[in-house]
Amino acid sequence: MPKIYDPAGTESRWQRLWEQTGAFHPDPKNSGEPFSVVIPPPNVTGSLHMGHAFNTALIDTIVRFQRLQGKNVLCLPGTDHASIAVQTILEKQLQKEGLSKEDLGRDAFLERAWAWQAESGGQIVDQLRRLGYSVDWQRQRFTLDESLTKAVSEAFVRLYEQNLIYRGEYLVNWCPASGSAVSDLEVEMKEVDGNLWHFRYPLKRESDIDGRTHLEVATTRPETMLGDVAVAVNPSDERYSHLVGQKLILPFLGREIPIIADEHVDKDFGSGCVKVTPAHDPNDFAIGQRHDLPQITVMNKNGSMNNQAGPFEGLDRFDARKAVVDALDQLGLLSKVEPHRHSVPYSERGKVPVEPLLSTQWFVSMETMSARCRGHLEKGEPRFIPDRWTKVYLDWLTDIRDWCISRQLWWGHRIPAWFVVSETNGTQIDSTPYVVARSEDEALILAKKQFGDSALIEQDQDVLDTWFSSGLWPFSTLGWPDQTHLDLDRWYPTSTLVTGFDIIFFWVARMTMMAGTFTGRMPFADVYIHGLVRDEQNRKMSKSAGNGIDPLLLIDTYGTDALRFALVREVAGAGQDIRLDFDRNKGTSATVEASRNFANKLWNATRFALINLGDELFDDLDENDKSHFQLSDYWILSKLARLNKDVTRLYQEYGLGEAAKCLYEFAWNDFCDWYLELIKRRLNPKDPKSQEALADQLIARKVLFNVLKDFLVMMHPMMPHLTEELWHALTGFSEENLLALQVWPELNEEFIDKELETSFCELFSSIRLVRNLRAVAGLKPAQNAPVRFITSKKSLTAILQKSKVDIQVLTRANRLEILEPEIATKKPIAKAIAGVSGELEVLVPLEGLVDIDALRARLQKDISKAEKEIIVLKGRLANPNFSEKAPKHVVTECRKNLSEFQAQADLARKRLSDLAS
RNA sequence: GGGCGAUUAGCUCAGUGGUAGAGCGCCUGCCUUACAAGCAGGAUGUCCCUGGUUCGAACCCUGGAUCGCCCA
Repeated sequence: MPKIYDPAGTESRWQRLWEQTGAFHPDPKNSGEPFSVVIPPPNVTGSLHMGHAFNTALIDTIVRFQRLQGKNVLCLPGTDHASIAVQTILEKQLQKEGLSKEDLGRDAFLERAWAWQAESGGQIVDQLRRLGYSVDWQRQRFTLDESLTKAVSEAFVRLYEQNLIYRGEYLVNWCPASGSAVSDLEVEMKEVDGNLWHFRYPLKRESDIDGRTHLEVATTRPETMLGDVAVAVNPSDERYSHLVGQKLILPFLGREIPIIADEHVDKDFGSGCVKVTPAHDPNDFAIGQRHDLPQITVMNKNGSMNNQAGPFEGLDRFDARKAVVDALDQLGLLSKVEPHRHSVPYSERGKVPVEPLLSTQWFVSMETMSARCRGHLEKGEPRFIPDRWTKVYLDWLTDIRDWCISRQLWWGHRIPAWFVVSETNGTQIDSTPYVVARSEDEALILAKKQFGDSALIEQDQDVLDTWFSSGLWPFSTLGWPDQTHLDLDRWYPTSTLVTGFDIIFFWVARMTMMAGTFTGRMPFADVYIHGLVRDEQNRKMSKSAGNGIDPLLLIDTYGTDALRFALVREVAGAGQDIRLDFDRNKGTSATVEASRNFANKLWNATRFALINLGDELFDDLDENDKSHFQLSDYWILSKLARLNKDVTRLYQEYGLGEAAKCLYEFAWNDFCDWYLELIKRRLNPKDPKSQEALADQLIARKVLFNVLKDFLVMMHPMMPHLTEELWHALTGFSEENLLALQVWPELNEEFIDKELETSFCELFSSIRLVRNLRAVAGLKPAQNAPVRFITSKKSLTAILQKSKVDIQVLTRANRLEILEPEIATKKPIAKAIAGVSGELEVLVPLEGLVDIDALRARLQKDISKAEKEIIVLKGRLANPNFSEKAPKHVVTECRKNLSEFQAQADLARKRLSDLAS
């Protein structure tokens, strides 16, 4: 084994072997409690970013843990087809060739789309492989697969039959860039600097009672005034209440529009008068509904003004804005322009302001579905971790609007609705009747039944929102609508969903609503919500900002396991965003580097074990071994059992960050720093002929082997490649006998020994104290020196006595005395450096030159440290309330500590005065 | 406007009503036959501010500040 772990070759080799051997391809008929997870399907257009790496690290840790627990685990991967994103890419390609998608035609366009998908769509999948994802690649799904497409039309038809899907004319978010409607969720509010334009609408009456001739309105979007159908005021606004019911004349168009009263008007904003444009603003749309106002659309779908815009027809919406303002100014109707910062809705995909536009679209009615989910939530289904996301989810379900699912795109699931075009002269218009069916044949039959044998049908041109198919993901991937599918039967509902909070609404809620409707159950028991990975400046990583940190770069530099461990370790406060440090000039990350070092530590610990164990294999520890254990064996087994207990619980409770820290601490501090050091002399006995020494060597080897073996299993979920490699090196098992498929080590709770652990803590502090004194005295590490421990504490004396040889080895003590204070006084040491810790006094006698100043400083430090504590503790005990009200054990503890510190200070003072004499 | 989260060592972050922690960085000394990606030792804190509850608050409660996110 080389001295340094090289992840690259190891990782790819195991990734290949895991896949080749079908290690993660479970049979639904296998025994074992089912455990299933579907991964959040990444976009086919995507390339691996840190969010995927983070999400994967968490899911795979959980999934691998459950597999080691003996469950029948399915982790199902896949990708989603990303309608708008793919279409945008393709249209850009076409543009370069001077073509439009209409030039190509739908079929040819889709052919190109599939070609693109075949070539580039798999990129993200290969990248996910590099994370060591233990998913079943044989069950990989794509939302446009035949079976999933079937699920989509089935779902659509059923929803339609339940009156949960309807077609209607509503104000939708129109994205002029992609030429499609988008859902509310795909709109992002952005603060922008704009203007608030104030202008006047003339009153129809020549003059008013109060001499008023105009009303002033304010708007951020002057061009929409062409679609105004009213001006609204607050009913309690005394400035205008007498004008309600009067008419205004809309400039340019001469349309008479009423002054109406509506509660939602803010009296204090602007003049208190609001122009009402129902066809171009969601709030105005609502006002329009309440007051039964007409809806006048003044724009085309490409964002230009239409024939309702009078003189402004044909202008682009932003040019029209300028033109309207100029024209109003010329008419003397522009009263004020003030800079105004406000929110503008942007299309997430198109990156342009969306246009609220009245159009006919398909909607899913949300109320019934969301109500069902709220019902499940009352029963705790699903359970959110951390819990605070429950409320976020519930609030959204409570205040939900219908979901616009049609997209004016070609790439995606075409809506399974057919227009009976024979009813409207062969064309599709809004009033054309339609039928909804699972197939064209079925649709034709339906159409003929309703409209006669001469009925001609044409399928709706539009496709469905990508999230519609994603909403079916947990069951469509398992075979639904085939209710008898073995996978569905075995693994649905799934166990846990792991995802970022940013898609609770987009995805989680849509899955629960769809699942509730089609399966009657929530699609997962737990939803583990994690935060986002932020860059070194705490900014959200995004493509547009170009601040992403490439996981593949970090993998190349440090290895997959190091990256995974770093990400998991940082997640301790679950649900919190994590910040990954990164040096952009060097391409390095200190956090990931620390994990890489940890991996190397494990590598070398195993290397050490192999050097000492050779190729020999050892049985599990049995009763017989116990009588031969040394204290340190019992101690490491206690620590190991505790680790097993804690880590099992933490893995189960999604305390992955904490689990990572426990594993790290055990491996580095307990196992490497102490246990391995303690057994070195036993592994290499001075007298290789002594039967006793050989027996002890055997025990040390056996414990070493078993502890390391068990640890590797527990470590495996987080660092799968390294542990798999080390497992095989250690056990010599064949490549088929995978660590990934082992059983979790048995918990030997009887080994947990709190007292022993405390004793070892004291032993370690004693050793540290000696080392510290040696360092203060300036002793060379290789130089031997005698050591004297003085204590009256029985338990401490016991552990020190039993560990005498170990202490000598670890402190380079050529002579070690452990004395009671009385005896020590009778055998004073003239020149020594001394230190005190707890109830232990340590002397390192020094012949020859002693640095008296260093000694004195050391003792002074001990004294002042103890005195500080004494003051605090005395003060506390002096308070009568404390001894009365505080729990007894706390008071006892406090007294004990006080006397310890006092003894400590006394000892140090005595030493100091000895020094002076 | 409503809601949520964060604020602890130089940096990144854990943390629990009872003596403030880790990793990295820093200082000192070590190539000790697993590991210099290492070993040993060391230094470092108004636990954001303010009241309150409590014998005792970094932790619980009130109010506030700053930063960030979500929704309208």
